[in-house]
Amino acid sequence: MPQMQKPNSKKERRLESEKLILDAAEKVFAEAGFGGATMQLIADMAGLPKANLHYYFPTKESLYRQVVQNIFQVWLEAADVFDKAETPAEGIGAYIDAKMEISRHHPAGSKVWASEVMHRAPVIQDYLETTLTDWTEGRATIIERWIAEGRMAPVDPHHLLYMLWATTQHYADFGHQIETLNGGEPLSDAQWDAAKQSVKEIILRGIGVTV
Amino acid sequence: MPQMQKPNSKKERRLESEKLILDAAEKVFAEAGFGGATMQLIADMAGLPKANLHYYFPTKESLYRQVVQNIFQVWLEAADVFDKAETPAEGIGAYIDAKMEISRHHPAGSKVWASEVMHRAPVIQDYLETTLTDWTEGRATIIERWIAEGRMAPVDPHHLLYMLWATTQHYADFGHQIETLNGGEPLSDAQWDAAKQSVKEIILRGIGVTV
DNA sequence: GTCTATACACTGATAGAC
DNA sequence: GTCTATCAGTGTATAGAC
Repeated sequence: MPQMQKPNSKKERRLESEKLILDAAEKVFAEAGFGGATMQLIADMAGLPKANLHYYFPTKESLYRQVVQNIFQVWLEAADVFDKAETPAEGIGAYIDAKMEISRHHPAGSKVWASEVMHRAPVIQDYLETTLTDWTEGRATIIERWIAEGRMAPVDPHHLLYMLWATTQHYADFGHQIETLNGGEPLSDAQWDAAKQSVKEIILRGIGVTV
Repeated sequence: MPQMQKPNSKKERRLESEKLILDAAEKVFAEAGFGGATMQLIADMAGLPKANLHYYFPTKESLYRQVVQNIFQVWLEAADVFDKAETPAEGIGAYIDAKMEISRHHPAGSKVWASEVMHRAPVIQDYLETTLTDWTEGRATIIERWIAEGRMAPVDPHHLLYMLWATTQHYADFGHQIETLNGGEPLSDAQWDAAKQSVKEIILRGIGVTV
């Protein structure tokens, strides 16, 4: 039964091609922005003819939308650590670690997200208003509980969350600037550890948590 | 002498038109990115025919370059407060205030800068390597002196600077997200004050400075 | 200096052979 | 499902009248 040596069903091949295209698209959208990206560039990077992209994703915008949604998913999953923790040191510390890991290993996604938000979220505004709003309020409640329990200083939960997002995502979105200021070299393993450590140290001490 | 009632010399008219174009360009580049911005959109926003833009700025890129350079200038001037201060509480506190003011009143500029850096600084890489590098090292030295004098906790100066940039610019670059999470309303005067206060409080406490 | 009209290149999207 | 060839629309930039 030669047709079973590799069970490449139609569905599997479709998912494979889609992933190839989505990975290439994420990189190109991150490097050039939505307007600067071209279907030709994405096709070249994926190693496919341009027409194939339109077979899997009818329009440039539909492809872009899928890229942004995938990033949002990764981003939300990193937030799980927040809920499982009992103390702010654990929860916020682990959240910083998780988000720094994403900034390091998934910088293109972070850039696409930043670009989308900077341009007033033309395609994911509904996500901001529903999923992100719900998530934010839920986490704000947890922070308020920690404050009420005397586990941390009474800071504004929203501004604390913005600071967590800003500092961690900065290492992805402004990675090129950081690399330039690092003598043109990407951060080494030790430097990434130092970055994580610095961010956690300043923020945790900043909210009155002993490190 | 009727021709002197308004001394609109050629040079003055040129500067006026240039400013009109540059202001419009900054907004459009911020909203749409370099690739998404069109000379037509900029011309419409400036209230001029498209050809006039090419009279003052030969290419789209030269116009963009000028916009980015202007932002960098504003950005550097805000940093003066850093040097005039004797203590970290003064210097860093005033720096945060200054940068938050820019984020509030000059958000388009911040977005253009962020976009330029995210796309690997195609037009201002030389600035990053010279002016920004020099500025950063100078400020890192000041921070190290403060640490040596026992005025603040021993944190990595570079990561502290990145945190200052990240947190303050976040209020401009991700202003739309913050507005959405604020029920769709822009931050009020009181909310901006609270934001400034929160950022200063957490960071200053985070570096071991009594507020 | 200012503006209209236009040249020329490129992009997203599709038709149609295989 | 995959690819080549092509179309219609849009963008930057310029020529040339005023």
